[in-house]
Amino acid sequence: MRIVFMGTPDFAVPSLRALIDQGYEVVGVFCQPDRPKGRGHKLAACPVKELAQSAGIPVFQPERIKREEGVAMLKGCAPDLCVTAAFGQLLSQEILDIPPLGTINVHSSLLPRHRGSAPINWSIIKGDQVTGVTTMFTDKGMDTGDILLTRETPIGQTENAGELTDRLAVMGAELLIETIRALEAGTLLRIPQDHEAATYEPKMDKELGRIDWRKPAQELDWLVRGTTPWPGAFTTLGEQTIKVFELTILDGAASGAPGEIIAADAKRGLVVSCGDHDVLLAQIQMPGAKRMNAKDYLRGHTMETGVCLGKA
RNA sequence: CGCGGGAUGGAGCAGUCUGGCAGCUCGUCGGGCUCAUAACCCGAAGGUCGAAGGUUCAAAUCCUUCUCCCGCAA
Repeated sequence: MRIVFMGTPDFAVPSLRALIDQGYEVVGVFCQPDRPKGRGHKLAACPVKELAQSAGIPVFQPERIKREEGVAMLKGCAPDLCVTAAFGQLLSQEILDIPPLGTINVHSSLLPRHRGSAPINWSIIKGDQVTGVTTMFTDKGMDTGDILLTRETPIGQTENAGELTDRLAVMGAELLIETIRALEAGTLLRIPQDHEAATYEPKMDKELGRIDWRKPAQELDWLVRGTTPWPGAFTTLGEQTIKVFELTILDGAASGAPGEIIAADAKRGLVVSCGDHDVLLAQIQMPGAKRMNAKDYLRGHTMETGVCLGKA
């Protein structure tokens, strides 16, 4: 069976690796074009491209796969089946019609919940207790195709989006192999999605990480974990932007106004009031500096208490 | 040539502009105080100041070159 794989970031890597390791015939890999990245603006290959190259698989990077050029590339691969995982481009009906067995997508949520490009972030931000991975036949809509298999997993109390991504990537790869085996065995069932129950959220945006200190501590914790490591939650102190990567909810009621710095020293750490509690900003990043424990930061810097974060 | 910051005891920083005893906060170790403590007091250890070369009576500091790290942006 000739398989074409489409994916770009780290999340897609375990799935491609699984296909290769299981001996499937991956005849081509599609990913986003190299983008200027990192210091110095050097072009950098995406994780999927690196794996494909090291495995000796031809790599295709059309700017838009829907265009003539991309369609021709895919036809040239003559795939029986396409597999997608966080590819980053929408597929047209013309593309979907090329592989006779269809196109299977690995999605990192329990569909129909959290359609869209950032399901892992949103599942945490929304405070879900459980998430998972879903395999589905891709159709023309945004994550609207028939569900094939799902696997659930609880979201850890302190787990952030990066950590959850790593876990789901592995689960997704396993589920993908299961799905393809079932396809080969002819035992695969298609379950139409309950479109009434669907939720859709937009892709991650920096502004989304702005902390509103009037909100309850639990919601802030979800926001911080759901946006870590990217795009990151942040607040402001005067002109400065402070990124927050880890936040701990303290017992007791808020002891100050929303956003007020209650304590800022190496002993107690950085304590701030929000809507209903005080919270400890355990891991922060100041402008130009690296990410570090707030206590470490406060060993070498002083920060005034009593002032409010998040005020322009 | 995208823009910018940095490298100083174990951690986080000041000192560099204007050359002149290696400092601060914390940690560690020892001692004291206390019913007790992440509290407080006293004391100690611990640094080729990223590397090489140069200028100078004298370099963390000034001049070259190099290595490594990080932020923005994507």
